[in-house]
Amino acid sequence: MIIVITMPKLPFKAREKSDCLGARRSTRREAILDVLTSGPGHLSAEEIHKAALKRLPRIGIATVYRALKFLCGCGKAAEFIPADGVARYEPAGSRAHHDHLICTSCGCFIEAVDPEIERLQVRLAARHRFKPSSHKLEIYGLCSNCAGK
Amino acid sequence: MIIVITMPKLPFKAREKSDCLGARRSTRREAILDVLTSGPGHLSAEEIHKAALKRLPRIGIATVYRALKFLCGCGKAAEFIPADGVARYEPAGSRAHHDHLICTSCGCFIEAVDPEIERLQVRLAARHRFKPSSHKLEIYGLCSNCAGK
DNA sequence: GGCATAGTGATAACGATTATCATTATCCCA
DNA sequence: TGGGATAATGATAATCGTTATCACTATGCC
Repeated sequence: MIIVITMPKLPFKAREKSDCLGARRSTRREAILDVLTSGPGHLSAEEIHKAALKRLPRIGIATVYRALKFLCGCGKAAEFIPADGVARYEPAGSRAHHDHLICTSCGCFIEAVDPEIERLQVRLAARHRFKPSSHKLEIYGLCSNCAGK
Repeated sequence: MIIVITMPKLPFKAREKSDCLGARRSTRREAILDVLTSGPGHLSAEEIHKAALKRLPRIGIATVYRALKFLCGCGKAAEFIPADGVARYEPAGSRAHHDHLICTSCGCFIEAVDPEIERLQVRLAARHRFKPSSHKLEIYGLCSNCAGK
């Protein structure tokens, strides 16, 4: 089964360094990780910045981007880029891999996983002699709330 | 089975109008569709512009974006946005839906489809009372060429 | 305590995409 | 068949998320 969410290579937006070696303690980074783990998930950098400002009123947007890169780089956060092209972040590591059901009406995200799909993806890759390292599955449509309207 | 590639709503980059009603004939649009259908697929707007310039030396990049929006809107082209956030385009309509295996080393794209995965996605959505309209599956890793190196 | 250097904030720069606007081309209809 | 309404176009400014730069600050090791 594939369990990585963060994309490894490729022109990859959020990547500062590959691990935490040599990193110093940083209250901003901790605050941002805290925002990630305590928040609703799937936050954009801007939303994370807004939330972080409540704890650290002087934190800058650049620091948020840097911290997100860093946290992705050392596996504490995961980035994913939906169809609108704006990166969103969620805590990773302790949390299991999941795919996303994205409501095109209200914009909400549902996390879901189907072990059989995961397994079939590996098979599909193998069929094309492709060595998978990560994947991304997004299903767009209407959530139960919006479908009822 | 889900067969739509283009995403319907959502802050969606390439969408000008939902159909071709009221559209006038346009040699640029035709040239761009021709670039799409005769090219290798998965081209970015810039690459499409470069190719179109060989046929129409004065065509502007804005026209390329407009034409792509238009072609996506009337189902003749499909847009997809990989992890680097840069939109890529391929001809649609006559071509069947497929997912993408994307090589993180050489950047090549492999088109693939697994009917069973398609089916399971519908099931997964249903399990969350979600009404799917389209989806996107991207598997990142190494193509057979790059894995051998 | 002091020094090397990682972290930070402000802000400029960047790149893909979109909007604007004046001009040109298309097509309908008298 | 030649206006006239308006869609299409090209040049370019604007936008927006993200990244780079740079001067300054904080951390942690000696």
